[in-house]
Amino acid sequence: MRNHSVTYSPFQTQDATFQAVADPTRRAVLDLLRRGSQPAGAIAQAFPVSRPAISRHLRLLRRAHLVREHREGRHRVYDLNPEPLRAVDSWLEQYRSFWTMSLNNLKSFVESEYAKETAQHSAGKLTRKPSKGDR
Amino acid sequence: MRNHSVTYSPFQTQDATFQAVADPTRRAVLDLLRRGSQPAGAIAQAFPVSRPAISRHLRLLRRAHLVREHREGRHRVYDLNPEPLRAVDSWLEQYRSFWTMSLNNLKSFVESEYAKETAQHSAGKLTRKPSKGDR
DNA sequence: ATAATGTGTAACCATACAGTTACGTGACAG
DNA sequence: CTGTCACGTAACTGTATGGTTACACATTAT
Repeated sequence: MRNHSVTYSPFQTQDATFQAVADPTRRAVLDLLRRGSQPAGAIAQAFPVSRPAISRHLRLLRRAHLVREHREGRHRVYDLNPEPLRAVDSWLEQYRSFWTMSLNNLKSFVESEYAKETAQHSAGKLTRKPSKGDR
Repeated sequence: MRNHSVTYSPFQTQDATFQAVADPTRRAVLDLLRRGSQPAGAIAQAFPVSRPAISRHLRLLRRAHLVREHREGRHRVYDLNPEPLRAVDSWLEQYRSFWTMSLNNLKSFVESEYAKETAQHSAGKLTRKPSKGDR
């Protein structure tokens, strides 16, 4: 658990990465660090939330190995480590082929599903709008 | 205090997608649907949690527009809609350049940062090793 | 009509999490 | 030594979330 060497086990890491990236503030922190390393205080000033809140976001990002921290005097400088994002990328990789399917294919697919559905209720009993549980 | 410097992109869909995908069970549901549409019951059987739990995951995925549902008799067939994942992909896009930087580039980059740092205080009081403040 | 099937929802519980304020601590300045 | 700065952390709060069981409802089967 306390292992902070280079070998992260891929399973735990993927979960941690997805979870870390799920929060919009943390994504924004990463986006900020993409422009260069910054001390914690400077990062916090960029956000409308309190400094301790950012500190905790940073801790989570640290544990997900998405940022690294080192001390410079009394500053704690954070820099980006995008490596774990590869896990997200590789997961996404499997879906890229789907959305490179042309929109026409997708459209005709949806329409055929719709036709299948409407074909079922010529008596008009099943005439519910499909987006009912959508809210 | 409440300085709002960084442009928060309040892209609703992006947030919803990231959040939906944050949960490993929901990712697994998507992975399952990648092989083809399935009714809710069949999806639930593939997981160790109860059927209502899956039903709620499906609702969340529905609201994130990552799956679509249509009725077939008394079945509710779910099929994958990977479109929203493009938002994740495009966010990730900005980071790809980082990990395609060779390790040598990264190393030299880090070292130049280090040099910049040490240049600031010729007294050399702050020579801390990085990667210590992990957890 | 009645039963069985497939599924979503409600109610409830435990836990996680984001945010806050208050405080502790190491590093520098005087 | 003392104060101040830059942090992290503790304690607390409200809310979201994931899980469970019990139930409602529509669709087929008998």
